[in-house]
Amino acid sequence: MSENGASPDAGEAPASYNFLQEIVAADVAAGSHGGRVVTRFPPEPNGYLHIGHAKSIVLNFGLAAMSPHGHCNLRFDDTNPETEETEFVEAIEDDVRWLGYDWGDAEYYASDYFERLYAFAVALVEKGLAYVDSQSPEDIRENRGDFHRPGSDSPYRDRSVSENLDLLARMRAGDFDEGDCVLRARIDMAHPDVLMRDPLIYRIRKAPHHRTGTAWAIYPMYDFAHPLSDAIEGVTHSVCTLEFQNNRALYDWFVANCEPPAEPHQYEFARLDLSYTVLSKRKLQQLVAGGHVDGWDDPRMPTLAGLRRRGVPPAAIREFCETIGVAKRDNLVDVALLEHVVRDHLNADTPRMMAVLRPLRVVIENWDDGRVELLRCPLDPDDPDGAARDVPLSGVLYVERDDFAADPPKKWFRLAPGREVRFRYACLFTCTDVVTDPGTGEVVELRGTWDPESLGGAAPDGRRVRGTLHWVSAAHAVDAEVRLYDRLFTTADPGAADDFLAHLNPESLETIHAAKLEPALATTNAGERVQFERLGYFCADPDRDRLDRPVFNRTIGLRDTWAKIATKS
RNA sequence: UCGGGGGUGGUGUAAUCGGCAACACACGAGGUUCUGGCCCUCGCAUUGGGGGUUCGAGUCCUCCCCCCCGAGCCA
Repeated sequence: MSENGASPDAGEAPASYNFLQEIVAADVAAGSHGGRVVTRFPPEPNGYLHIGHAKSIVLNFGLAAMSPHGHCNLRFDDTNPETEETEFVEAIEDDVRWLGYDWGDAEYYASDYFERLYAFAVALVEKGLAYVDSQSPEDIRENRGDFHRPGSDSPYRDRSVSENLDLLARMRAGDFDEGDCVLRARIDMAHPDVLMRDPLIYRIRKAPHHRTGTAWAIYPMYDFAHPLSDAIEGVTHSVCTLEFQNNRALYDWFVANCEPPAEPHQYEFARLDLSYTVLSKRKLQQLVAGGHVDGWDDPRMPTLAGLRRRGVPPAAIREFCETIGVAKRDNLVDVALLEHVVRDHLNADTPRMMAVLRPLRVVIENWDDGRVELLRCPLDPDDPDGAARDVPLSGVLYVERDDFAADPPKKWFRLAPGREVRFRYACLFTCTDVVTDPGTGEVVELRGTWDPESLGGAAPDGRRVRGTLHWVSAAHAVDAEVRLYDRLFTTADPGAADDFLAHLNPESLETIHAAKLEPALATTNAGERVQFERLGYFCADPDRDRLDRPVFNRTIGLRDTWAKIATKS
């Protein structure tokens, strides 16, 4: 990590700059702001961070890293005491750190600036640029006009400076009730941009604040607090999402008229939208509150906490954010891209082991009674002489039910009556008998013979065996719970639907209670990642302590070409 | 309808004085293989529409169309 705490992946030269990198590069080259770049990531502590926030984090820390002495601040935008909680600031800190970023000492809170912000407001009043409005909320709305009609001046718009000063002081002192009055900027009630029609600066809130407690009875509005907080921190490039474009004129107005110590500028980019999920804080909140998921860190959630528990490596999220780019047009990124990047990272450095999810018993009839072979199996098949673990092989195994077909389709390479397959790293086996339950007709056991010449898995005569199956020795198997996750929604853009909850995928979670693991998997710690060969990537869940048995979450399945072939025919 | 901002393949980005539309994902075809994984090869868009300038336009001009954001004492 560099001194400015930015960009853990710095090093690779980007093929091309995005439009914000262009701007920053030009500013650095021109020596603007003394060649310094200061950005900030400004979450409101009223919910958990999701992958859309990751895009912003990667962007902001990355831009700061373009200058040798650049820095990205973490600033909590906590100006609304009614929705913000300490629990969320802690979760946000954890998530940013986990993602791989270090903001150093630069952890700030808008609430730390309340006194200075108040002073800016007083100065505005003294300049005749702000006034206390005593209209009711309804009248304020009514008199704001609309897109076609200009607003009309408040009857209180021309109060004297001294009266405004007095009223503002009394607002702060708590002399008024919520809704009695507000402080407003005196701009232009006929402005074509409705946000400029005398916007609110302060409103009265009697709710306790998570940091300032009951010290304040008034709280600054975002449009006032944000640009001035940026200025106080010396932020040079204030990067936000597109919906704030409308607010930029106001941002500039406050910077120009409050004369803060620095002159930050706001730039907007398109927020991330991801297919088959929702990324709005409100909707995520609904999923949690409605019990549709198991909490903010449910592995199906697009939250950073959820992705972490799912087993997604932070480096994969960073790479995903770099890959999707930054632009100004609305977008809906295919979740398949995220899945690809995740697989790519996992494939590179995840050990391989074997587990059987839906066990089917296999008896090797010509196996010597009681014989157990300890097979040395590599953790990385591309490095057969590298790290390995011992896997016991005996005469009774479990294989995947899906790997047997009584009546195999075309191109079937797996088990079927009379077919020979390879048990990975173990031996060649031919199925000779199928035992079925006389009552249900269900296949309960396979019987057959192995080729003793093939111990280790190689064909003694070089004969071709197309199918290689994973397996677990029945006597040595460890029982485990395995959770298979799928997309949370069945439609690509659930957020656009009238009722997004109607598109929830009823099969987004399948719990397998009695999966069979090879012994080496018994002792994995929470957070450890492993590939179950031929199945996918899994991550040990902390629930193992509570359930007193291994619990694995499927991060993502392997690409399954056979499933496609099978679907087509 | 007023103000602000956008339209390049199925998806997301790129094309830095106007000079062969590039990369990744997805999809399709094939190869390789002790994971039907990984890997390799090949295929897949004339840039929202019409006019104009130019030897040459995704890039410039012009008219039109479509999409997003804005009327919280939320951020």
